[in-house]
Amino acid sequence: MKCDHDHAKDMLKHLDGMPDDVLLCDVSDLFKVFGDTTRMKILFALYKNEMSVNAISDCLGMQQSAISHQLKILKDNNLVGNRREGKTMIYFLSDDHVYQILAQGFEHIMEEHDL
Amino acid sequence: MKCDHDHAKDMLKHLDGMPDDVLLCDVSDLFKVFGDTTRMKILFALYKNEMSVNAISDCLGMQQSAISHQLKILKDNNLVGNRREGKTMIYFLSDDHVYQILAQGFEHIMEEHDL
DNA sequence: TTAACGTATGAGTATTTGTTCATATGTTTA
DNA sequence: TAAACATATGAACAAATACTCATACGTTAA
Repeated sequence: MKCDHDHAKDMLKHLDGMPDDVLLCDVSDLFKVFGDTTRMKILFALYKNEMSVNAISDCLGMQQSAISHQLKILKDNNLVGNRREGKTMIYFLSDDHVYQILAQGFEHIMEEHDL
Repeated sequence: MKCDHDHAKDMLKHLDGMPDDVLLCDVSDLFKVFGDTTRMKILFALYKNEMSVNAISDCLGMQQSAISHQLKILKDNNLVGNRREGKTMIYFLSDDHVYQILAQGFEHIMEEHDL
């Protein structure tokens, strides 16, 4: 079983100098997706259960349209997937990285608060 | 030695339901900091060596003022630290989480590109 | 103290971004 | 097919953001 802690350091060590602009841009775009409270709430809502768009709207107390717009962004970045069930669309977290990126964000914040 | 992979999952499991708004906002604010190409470049510049503000400006080919503004944001979020050496300020990465968050962002992007 | 250097910061501006509103698309039921 | 339901999407607007310019602050050397 792989340990991501070491893996993380390995991967950065292998980068020689500055990564190229396209890669940097892709990576910062990915983090930008996590950098919004609404999208963060959606990810957490989906963490426990997959949900329909309306269910998410109700859960967050926001308009369906706003949620749909944000779900598109999450999907374009491969952070959520969806499938149709009759009239409704079910969304779910798509990737293990979502958990790990979120968790490390939380750890950093927790440490800040404990200081 | 702790394995962050498991740790990450543990930490999310312990969150019961939706984290409170303040925490969610703090976390998304943290990711927002990573969600900018200039700040990402600064972090990479500092990855290999600590550097002065002017050195970073030269390295990225950007104005000193722009870099200073971004360094302030990075420092306010405890991602970099600094110390004075005579007239110059030396900036450095301050936290192990920086490496890990960056690395996981890269992993996610790499996987996307390999598909 | 004054001048020079390195950095920080406030104001102004252009761009990006998240939401709402209206409406289009797609699916099921009558 | 028409109506009802669920979701997606484009336009418009307000708020946030990143850069530039000008200038202030802090340190060192003359």
